[in-house]
Amino acid sequence: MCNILGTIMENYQGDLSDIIRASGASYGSCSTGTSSSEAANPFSRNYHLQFSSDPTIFSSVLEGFNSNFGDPFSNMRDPFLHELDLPLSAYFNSTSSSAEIKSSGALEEATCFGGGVVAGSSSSSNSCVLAQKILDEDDMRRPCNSILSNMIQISPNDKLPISPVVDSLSRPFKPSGAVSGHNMIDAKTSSDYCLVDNTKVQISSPRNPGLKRRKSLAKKSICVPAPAAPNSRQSGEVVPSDLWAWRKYGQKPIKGSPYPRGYYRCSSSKGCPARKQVERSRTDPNMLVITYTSEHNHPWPTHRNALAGSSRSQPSKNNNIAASKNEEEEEEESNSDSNKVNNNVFVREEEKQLEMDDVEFCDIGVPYYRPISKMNNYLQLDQGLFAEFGEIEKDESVNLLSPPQGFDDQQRESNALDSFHFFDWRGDI
DNA sequence: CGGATTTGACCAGCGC
DNA sequence: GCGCTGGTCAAATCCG
Repeated sequence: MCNILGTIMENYQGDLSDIIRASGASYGSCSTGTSSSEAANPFSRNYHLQFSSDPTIFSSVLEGFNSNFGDPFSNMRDPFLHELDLPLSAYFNSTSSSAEIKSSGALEEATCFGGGVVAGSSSSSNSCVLAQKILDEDDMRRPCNSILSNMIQISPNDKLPISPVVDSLSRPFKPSGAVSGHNMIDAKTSSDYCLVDNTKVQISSPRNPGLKRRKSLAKKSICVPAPAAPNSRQSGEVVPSDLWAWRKYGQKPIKGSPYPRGYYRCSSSKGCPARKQVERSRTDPNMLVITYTSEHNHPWPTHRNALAGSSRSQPSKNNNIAASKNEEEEEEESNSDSNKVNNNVFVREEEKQLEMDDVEFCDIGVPYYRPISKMNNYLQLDQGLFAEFGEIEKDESVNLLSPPQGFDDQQRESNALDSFHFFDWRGDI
């Protein structure tokens, strides 16, 4: 597993941020089929990145895959690599979907990509990573050596492992090494399927392709497990925490969805154009779709609550994830079995126009979320993987963690050193 | 009291 | 042009 990432990162030459698209699938492995369509579109790649852990944490983590939109990872040297030095056993999976192909500009609808699954995990971890990536035209011009694509290339097997996350609930997920996405899905069914616990799940195709509103702002969206309902006053969603402070400025019912969409703007800095929208997936209420619009025009706050921007949408008192540290520690001490924790987050970026219908990317309909609030869960993860990350990160060619605009070296370093802040481990999210 | 949330009103883009 | 819908504004309200 470690080697997988190493290879991936090593060869990665593109900017992951420009294509990572979040996608959601729920629990477990969503693998996708590639097969014939991939052959037709050799440059197409679709990845799911899924972290199994606290959604509030991983939303941030996953956002980090975006170099813009103020995502933590993008703004710093890899916190996982240097700061956390976290071991992570991950489950990498590729998935296919055509839903966002159009906006990528490189693919045609219904093409499929993805191609593999790399699964790995220590017995103690349930971390699960699924990354979805759709290469854009630039990618096609680049050596197609993205991190994730390489991951995917590593696996030669044809079998989809049992959904690691789900399965891990009952037993440790043993790394199967690598599993190819090929043939995971019946090629005849075309591309848009995922396997979830051996259940084939169709991934939706794009809808409402003509829908365009306002100007074509770049958007990125992620799917995260929806945290438990919060306090009484709050009618909106419990938005998984990320590094930034968000202030809700509106909420609207969305046609076709029983769930309202919340509108948030960055409150970390005045004049910051960053926005995000949060809504539940229409087909999987357990998933939240968070769409980021515009970029932050400032570095992330060194101290998350400096501007008191932490919204009430993530009240620590109600956030089971942000439970008191002591409580967590105690629990951790008493039970170090991280297998009980499983959370998945899916990331999707849309470079141009996000069609919210694409939310269905997230829909796999398998229970996936268990509250976890343990930093230690990371620490218990496979060390090898992160060790690899560490090595990878040194590679200047890797753009994944490139700092955002306006970041100087000092700032970057500072954030790196402070990278843990966005996890808000103390629970004051 | 400062800041966040709620919520109805208003505005703008799009399709018919 | 009109209606629909999504996005934003801002006053009222709530909360720490």
